[in-house]
Amino acid sequence: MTRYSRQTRMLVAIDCIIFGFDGQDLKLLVIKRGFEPEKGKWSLMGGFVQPDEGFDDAASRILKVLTGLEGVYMEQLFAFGGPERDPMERTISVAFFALVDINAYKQQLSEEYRAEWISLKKIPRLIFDHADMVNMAQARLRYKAAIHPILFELLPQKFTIPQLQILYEAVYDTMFDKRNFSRKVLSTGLLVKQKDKERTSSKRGAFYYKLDKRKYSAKFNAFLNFVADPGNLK
Amino acid sequence: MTRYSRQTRMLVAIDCIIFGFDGQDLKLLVIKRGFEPEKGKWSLMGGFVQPDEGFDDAASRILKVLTGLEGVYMEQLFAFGGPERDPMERTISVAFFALVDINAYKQQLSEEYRAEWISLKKIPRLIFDHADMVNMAQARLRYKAAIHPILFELLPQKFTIPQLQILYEAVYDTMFDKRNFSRKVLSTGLLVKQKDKERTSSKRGAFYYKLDKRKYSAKFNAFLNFVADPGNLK
DNA sequence: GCAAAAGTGTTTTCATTACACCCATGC
DNA sequence: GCATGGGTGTAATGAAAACACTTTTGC
Repeated sequence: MTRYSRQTRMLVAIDCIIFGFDGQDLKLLVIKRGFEPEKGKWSLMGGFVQPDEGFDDAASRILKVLTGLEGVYMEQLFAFGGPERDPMERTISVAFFALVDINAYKQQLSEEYRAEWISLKKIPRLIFDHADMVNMAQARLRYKAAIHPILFELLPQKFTIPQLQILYEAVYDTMFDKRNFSRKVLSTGLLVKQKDKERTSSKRGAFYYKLDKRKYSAKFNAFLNFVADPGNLK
Repeated sequence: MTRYSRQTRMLVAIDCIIFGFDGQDLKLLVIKRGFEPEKGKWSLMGGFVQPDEGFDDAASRILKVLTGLEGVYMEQLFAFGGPERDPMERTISVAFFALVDINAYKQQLSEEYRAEWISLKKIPRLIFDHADMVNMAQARLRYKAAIHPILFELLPQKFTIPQLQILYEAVYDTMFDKRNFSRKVLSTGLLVKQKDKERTSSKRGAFYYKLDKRKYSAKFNAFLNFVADPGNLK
């Protein structure tokens, strides 16, 4: 077979919007870009799609290179293709967003990439259209978490209900009534109470919970209305 | 500036999943592919992204070539990038789905592309991964229409509540109680009752409604819970 | 004993569901 | 006058929201 004639071929990149939660705030993992153009500027972690790779493969590879993590929650966010988005050469980018347990991210912040977790509240200027990507990822996270139980992906295996509530409050930048909140999350049946308690953040201690993995898989795509009134999202 | 060295460039295509509604069933607009490979097989309408075009531009251009329509509801669905998806040459495809008023689609089905509206219930074999695209688009449509008032895009400017109900029933392949259905859609405040009636489908006639465009724009991204229990979607 | 966070219960309000009859018209 | 589809009301149920006090324990 021949090739399609007279058509322009383009570079295809992946960029990863990697979210973490440090117990208080939502964080974004960014790097200092290591090559021109825009070398030394803050950037999302990314790379080019290789000839034998699909997008998911490429995104997983890139995430692993940066964090050492595998099997992390990741989904395709959007394909960005403005003709001028990379001044060097026409490059399209398929953006993925990932949710990682920031605690499992042991590998110290790679010297090679100069990666850092920065708070979503104070994001520095990012190269190209990466700020658009981050904004869209944040909107998608809010949208999706209102309906599906994805925020657990940001927590360690064992977590407390107050921790979970702080996470939801960080994502929606609002406060929830703790009685209604705990009733709601427990009513999903997704949580299994543990015998031990977390004791660093209070004297009394808060019981740990784990996800019921069976139910979690089963309900992952159900409409759970996790957040009753998330406001005007898109 | 130079170019990025040692990276593979790829063809970038757009494919359009175009939905219509004929008053009874959901339809998909497909064409007979006009070039090799797979010439003469059923295919989605598509084309290559040009050097000076963004994805939205390209998708609009392609939709216009096929249907003559502009200003149609269209959103990016997903980027498909499996390394083997086009046997001829590595080609990635950014899929869009569009909702068109099938009645506004006057231009007779283009001879050049041999386009046809086919029922979603009996889709023929499509080339490449186009069936995956259609399935994903249908899932997205159900997902989104459960929460946002997008199905109006499939109807003419003036429509009746029974027509609207048939549309929702087609999308979700289920039946709704007409009293609850009409109360629910009217409670959104999005509909403006007209003075005239549609008289072809019943003797008594059903009042026409139009969208309140102001409120429609304002509420487009709100969570409306248009369909209370859409079941297990993804 | 007191400060700090965890945990729990009740009432009200609102949305959703289930369900049945009358209306207008063409034939 | 009857068949066809259009249009409406009500009662019961379930989910969400508002709201305050008791418990535990380290200091």
